[in-house]
Amino acid sequence: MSIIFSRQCEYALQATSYLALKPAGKMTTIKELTKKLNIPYHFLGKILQNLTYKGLLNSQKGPTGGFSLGMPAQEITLYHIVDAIDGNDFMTKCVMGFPECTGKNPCAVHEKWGGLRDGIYSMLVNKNIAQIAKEMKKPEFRLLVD
Amino acid sequence: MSIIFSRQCEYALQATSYLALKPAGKMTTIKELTKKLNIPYHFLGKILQNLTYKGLLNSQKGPTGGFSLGMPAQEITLYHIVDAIDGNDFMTKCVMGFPECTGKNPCAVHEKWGGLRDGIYSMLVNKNIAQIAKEMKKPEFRLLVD
DNA sequence: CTAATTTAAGACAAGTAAGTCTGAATAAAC
DNA sequence: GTTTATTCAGACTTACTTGTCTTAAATTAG
Repeated sequence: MSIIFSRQCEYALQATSYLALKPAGKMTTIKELTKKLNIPYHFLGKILQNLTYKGLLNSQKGPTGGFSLGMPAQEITLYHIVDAIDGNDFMTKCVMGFPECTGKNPCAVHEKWGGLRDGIYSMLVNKNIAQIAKEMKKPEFRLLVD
Repeated sequence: MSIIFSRQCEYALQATSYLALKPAGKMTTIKELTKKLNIPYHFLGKILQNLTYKGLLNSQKGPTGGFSLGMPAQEITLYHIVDAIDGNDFMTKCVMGFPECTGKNPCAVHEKWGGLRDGIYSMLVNKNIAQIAKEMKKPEFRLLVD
């Protein structure tokens, strides 16, 4: 049972963050990503393909090929990734699953959840992967880059 | 793709809330719940069985049988239900899925997510299903109880 | 005791997410 | 042009979640 985001989405967040550690335009192979992040090879391939299709990444085939960020790391927020993979259902649906729950017909935790949900949203929107990468370089969080 | 809680868990929250609308000890059949809440009959049966096994509900077989709350509605919080069905993974796991992310080795959103997660936790713990039922009776949220 | 009604239990089916495998397309290097 | 390394694409498998069906067990009412 995954927590709030799908496994795919978690992998996507991790992989893009890792790419943000590299100089802009530098190509990184699936092999390297898969090894450093412990993500199944072909599964990650599909995820990156998807992100490439959505414009968040660039890809190049052949030797020296791989993936790089499709725009400056400062411009890619966590929300971009989450939205591309999982969509924004969590922003609109009732947390208790009541189909009849809306703003005009709110369930008992509608307001409370609304605040928390907005908090999650702003966390995702206000955090870009350049910041993430910077934090990842700190000795507190060791995810070795070669 | 369900939002934060599993479908089962959403059903459990809805069903227990509905039971809290009834006088304490009053038995309600799966048939009634399934009809009012639009939840698949046998699937709901299994969920209620599980909640009964965990002590949150009472059950009785035979005519006049059904389910009722296993303790006073004021004492059953949303967290009791969520924990019984989905467990508490969302309280402990990294939101980005980093296995190496811990308090000592925090990912870039560890702190921020920690605050939000605690907000969700306190929403769940501070809301009991008597309160939920009370809100559900308001005309704003119409879920007819004959 | 019998009939009717309900939960209990388990096998099964369908749907979705996760992961694997193989071969094609592309591009670099020699 | 051949070789090699890589992404691209699709079929396939596996695992998990959700939903269905059938029968057994329990309990009430007559």
